[in-house]
Amino acid sequence: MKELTPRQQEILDFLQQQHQANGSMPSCQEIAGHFGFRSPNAVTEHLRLLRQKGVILREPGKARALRIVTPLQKLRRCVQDIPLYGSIPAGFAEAREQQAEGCVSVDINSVGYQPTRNAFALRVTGESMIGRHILDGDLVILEHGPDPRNGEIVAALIDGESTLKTYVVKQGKPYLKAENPKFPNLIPAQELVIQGVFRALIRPAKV
Amino acid sequence: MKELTPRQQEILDFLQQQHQANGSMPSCQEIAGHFGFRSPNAVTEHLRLLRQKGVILREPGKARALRIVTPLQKLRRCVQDIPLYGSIPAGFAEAREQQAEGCVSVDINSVGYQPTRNAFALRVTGESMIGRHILDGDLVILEHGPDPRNGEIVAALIDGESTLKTYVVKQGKPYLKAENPKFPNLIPAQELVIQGVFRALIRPAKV
DNA sequence: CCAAATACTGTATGTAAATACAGTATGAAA
DNA sequence: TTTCATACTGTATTTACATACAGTATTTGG
Repeated sequence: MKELTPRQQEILDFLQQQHQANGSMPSCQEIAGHFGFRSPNAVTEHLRLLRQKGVILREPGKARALRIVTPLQKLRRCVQDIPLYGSIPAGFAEAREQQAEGCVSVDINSVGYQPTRNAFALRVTGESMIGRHILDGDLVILEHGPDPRNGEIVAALIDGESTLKTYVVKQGKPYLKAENPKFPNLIPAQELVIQGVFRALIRPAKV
Repeated sequence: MKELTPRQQEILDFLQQQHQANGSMPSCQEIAGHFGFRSPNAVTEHLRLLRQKGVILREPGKARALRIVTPLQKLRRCVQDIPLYGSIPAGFAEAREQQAEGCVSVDINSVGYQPTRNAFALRVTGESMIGRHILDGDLVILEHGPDPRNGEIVAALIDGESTLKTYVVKQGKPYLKAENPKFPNLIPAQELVIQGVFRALIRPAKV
């Protein structure tokens, strides 16, 4: 790939910024308007050169049909948005999307699996799962729905709060186990609502 | 927000999938083509209803100028692409973007800080940092450039491989310490290249 | 049972947008 | 000095696209 001229870099930056802001690419006329060109041809020429240098893709004849190709975006997979809850008090279905506190956006490649529509994220408070290397402040991504297997980490509703525990089956009976000697152990899982099964974790930077 | 009909959900899903795949929204005709409509009017009608229900935004008259409005996307911040390397043998600047093995895409909200252009990701192999709760298979996000502070986790080039260690200063001298009793401890940091300072972590799902 | 909303067909139209053709000015390379 | 690529102006043309109008089944709610 050859180097871009300063002007070409300006055009490319504008394309990228507009796509971020509006979700779609600007038309040739809009680009011309932004840079004060009186002729749409100036844009056509620039886009031709950008295409020639391999930094954008075009579908000829189509409106707003250009894509920026960066080395990273070639590798980039689909980015999924997962709702982040503070806690999930009661039913799961109702809570979905309404009262999400935030949003965790990760590509399925990094996170190692394809989140379903039942995926959600929780922020961990406390050190109760330190034995499984989950720390205070971590974001955990969970799947709502599937039955947990022995030894998997689950989020359960305990005293109105979503709490992470290990799901263990002992003599045929399911229990929830905290992975920290300071915490109470082995709560019978029958009367508890399992909200989700642990899938992945994000540990944000310390501030 | 009112409920969407099944057909409307299909249309919305198609819009979302196409935008993910192509970076731009399909035109009315393309939507009609996909669903086998013989009239572009069917699409116009659907888009009108989707707009009315508040799930998409439109700019009238403009080609492909529709945006999906989900509660999650309102919360979503900027998604950043961070190059993923297997290891970084020598110079950092040269390696950038060329030989990236993959790409980690996270929003800066989830990851807790704003990655710079010098951010990169490594996949952890081995259990040498288990004392700091970093496991085999984890993705770590690092910043290249800043001087590490005492106790911070760094990636250093040891025997041609990037290895995670804790950076400790003992009696004015910097050392690198493995957080696992099985591993050799306290390597003098002078002759080693510090490639990056730990910022965040992603633990993918086990397969 | 009727009214209203959904889910379309079919044709037509205005315009937004890409493109084509003909030029001009400027700086770098040869 | 010529040549070539960049960086544009100006006008014209074609087509991709959104939209408007007229009409028909099917479903849903009161």
